[in-house]
Amino acid sequence: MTEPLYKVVIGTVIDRIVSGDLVPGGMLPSETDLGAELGVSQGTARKALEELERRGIIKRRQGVGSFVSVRTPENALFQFFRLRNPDGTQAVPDLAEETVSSRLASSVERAELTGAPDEIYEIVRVRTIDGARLILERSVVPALLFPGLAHRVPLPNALYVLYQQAFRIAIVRAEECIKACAAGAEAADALRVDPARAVMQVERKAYDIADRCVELRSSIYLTDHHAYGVSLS
Amino acid sequence: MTEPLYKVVIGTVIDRIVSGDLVPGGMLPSETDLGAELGVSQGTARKALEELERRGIIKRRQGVGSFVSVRTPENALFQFFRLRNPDGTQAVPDLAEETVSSRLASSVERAELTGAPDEIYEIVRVRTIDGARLILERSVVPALLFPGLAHRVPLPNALYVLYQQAFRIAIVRAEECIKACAAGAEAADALRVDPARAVMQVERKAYDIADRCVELRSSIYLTDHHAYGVSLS
DNA sequence: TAGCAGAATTCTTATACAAGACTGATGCGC
DNA sequence: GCGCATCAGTCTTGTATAAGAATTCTGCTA
Repeated sequence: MTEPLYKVVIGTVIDRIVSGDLVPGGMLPSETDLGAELGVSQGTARKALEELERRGIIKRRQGVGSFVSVRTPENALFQFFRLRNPDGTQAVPDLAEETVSSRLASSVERAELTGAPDEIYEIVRVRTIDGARLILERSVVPALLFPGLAHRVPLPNALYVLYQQAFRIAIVRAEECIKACAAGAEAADALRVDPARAVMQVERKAYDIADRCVELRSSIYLTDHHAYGVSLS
Repeated sequence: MTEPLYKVVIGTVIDRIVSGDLVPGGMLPSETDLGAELGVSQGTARKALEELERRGIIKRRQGVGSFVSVRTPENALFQFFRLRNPDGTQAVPDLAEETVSSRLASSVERAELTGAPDEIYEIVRVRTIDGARLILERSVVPALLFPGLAHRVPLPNALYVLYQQAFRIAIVRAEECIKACAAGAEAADALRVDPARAVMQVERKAYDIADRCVELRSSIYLTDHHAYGVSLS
């Protein structure tokens, strides 16, 4: 009935990361030290660290140590940005336009976001790939969790780096729902295409290390020369 | 430099599954027996079995045993079929039309499929969801690996069950590339929609337990009332 | 500057015990 | 005798621990 020790260790490490005790990029105690500290064996501490690495929360290197995963501008874009060039390589998006505003949350947004926030920030951006306007992206986050976000414009290319560094919120997983539809007036205007053009619409819910849904993102992609890549298993 | 023992065990178990020595649904030797058989400890056999379970190749149940994963009509559809209903539940497709033919492989097909096959089977199917024609699906497999496939029409709803049971080929993972585009003449005709209608195009490469690319599949989805679901981490 | 010894880390392997699940015998009531 | 519940036994995987090997980096030394 009692929770296994290694799961307790996992929870402890996560708590330390959430509290800021362990910072992204920082080194964790060694297996031996962590075990001694929490009163478990090295093997048990090891099992917890392995699980944390599988979840992408930490990164381990033999002979070196274990480190809290850090969202760099590079991996932040590439971990959750799945657009591929025709040759299969990662597409690299740039930022063309950006507007940040605050408003009251819609009922859907209140229901989806953890904490049922009243006020939210809305970030609308147009992204380019090789100079072409291909992506319209609207992100919604609770104002309470991201105080003063609007004063930080222009925001960096990779939002999740900002979330982690400025607001201590580490995005570790996301769920996406993809549809194909006509661009519509707004996207057509932003991306300079015909409103009837077929585009890909991606609705994302992003979850932080404590498994709270902290961002909703709705994106429109032009996929004439790019494709969204998925691995199934 | 030498390969770790537990990886040797993993390879041995995979070989036994590929060779048919271990059949889907069949029980593996216990950790103790497997270890004794291969001259390693129970803990090492255990580590191998844990990794195999993470890959989805086997399924373990405490107090019962370890079993080779079996592709049932249910899980075969649901593991690789990602279309969701508006409420987030799994969409359930049915089969409306089917044609199976054999022909020479195109240069692209030769290049992508393992073994560079000359002759291939092409399976074209129209699927329905709740009676509506929503999916056009074209699968291509090497004729050598699937002898006599054309004589088995009508094929079952879940092709991967047939692959495993009739041809001993277990699909364990797949890569998909998704685009949005206009339906075009062929899909428009098959799905009874306007050729200019926005549809989702999914190109899949399916790999078997030995990591051979054994199927190419190109699907067209109508996503007015359904969405393709993805988990990112 | 190249090379080597050493220390720190994770990785591999091994062992012991706990917990869950099925089987079959046993015993009781009818 | 028959049916059913119970319980012990045994097989399985799950958890916890420990010792030694492999890897990586550092700093000293020639």
